[in-house]
Amino acid sequence: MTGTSPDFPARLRAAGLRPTRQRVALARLLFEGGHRHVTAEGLHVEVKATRMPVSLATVYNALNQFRDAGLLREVVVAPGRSYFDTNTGHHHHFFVEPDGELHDFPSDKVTIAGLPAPPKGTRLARVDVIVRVRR
Amino acid sequence: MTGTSPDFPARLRAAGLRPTRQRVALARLLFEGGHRHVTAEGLHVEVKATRMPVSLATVYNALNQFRDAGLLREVVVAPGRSYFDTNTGHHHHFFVEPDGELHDFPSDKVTIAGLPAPPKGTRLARVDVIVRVRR
DNA sequence: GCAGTATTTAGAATTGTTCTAAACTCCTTG
DNA sequence: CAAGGAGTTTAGAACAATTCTAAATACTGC
Ligand SMILES: [Mn+2]
Ligand SMILES: [Mn+2]
Ligand SMILES: [Zn+2]
Ligand SMILES: [Zn+2]
Repeated sequence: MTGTSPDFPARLRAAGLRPTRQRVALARLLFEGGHRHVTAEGLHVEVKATRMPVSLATVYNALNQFRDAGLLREVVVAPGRSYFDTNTGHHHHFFVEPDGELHDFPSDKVTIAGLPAPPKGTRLARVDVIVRVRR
Repeated sequence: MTGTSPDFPARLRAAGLRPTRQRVALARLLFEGGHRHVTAEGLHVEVKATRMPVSLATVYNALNQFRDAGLLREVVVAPGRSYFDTNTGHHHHFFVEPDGELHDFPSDKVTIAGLPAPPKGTRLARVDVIVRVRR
């Protein structure tokens, strides 16, 4: 068994978001099944293929809200292209150029030693490691 | 003495680029003085303040050509914002949100251990470490 | 200097994303 | 189980960053 089927309306409510039909449809695409890296455009294409199509503006709204609520994380790898990542745990990325594919790798085995202290008046928010590889 | 004054036309020729007035003006702004992180818009504002103003299209062309020639490196930190970095040596970045400032730090002291092997059919191009900090 | 190619330019076009304001829907309350 | 109101969705306009177009101009080798 993969466990209890996820109750998306409840998960959205828990995140402080009304479980509208559009948001539930998007949450289903994003969160049932394994982790994903999606672009707004890509998710819009997917949801349009559904019985419940959603406008592009709503896809952007939802992705930004999900990110702000901590349900997604945003990964910036290339100019003019934002990926939204359903894996919000600690991990890093391979970025395959020029295809633009993103692959996760766990951060448990990765050690980063010798980082300097944050500049005065700032505190650490996150360390992003992007390993760029080519075909 | 800081050494011989840099001969920008020669450096551009060495990079396979004709030393046009525009490219020389931009190279001067970029490469005399210490390392810099510039945006296209920012560099355009700077060069407009010069006796030799340059169109925005040419600024973009030159930045892309300089990058392709290895004179600059491009750093992507936030969606919709590309920085061009005159420091092409190994180093990493602090990114101060929400200001958008980029600061270098040397990679000599930083050790990254335990990186997994690149996905099949790819080889490593570069490892970017971006330390995100907040005020 | 001339020819010929590379470069520059203004402005249009493209791309990714956000905004606007009107229509709609979820949810609480009576 | 109706309102009624706040929150949400939507089409389309607007915006911001970047690239493209095609005509004018500037390097370079001869
Ligand atoms: Mn955003
Ligand atoms: Mn580019
Ligand atoms: Zn990821
Ligand atoms: Zn740098």
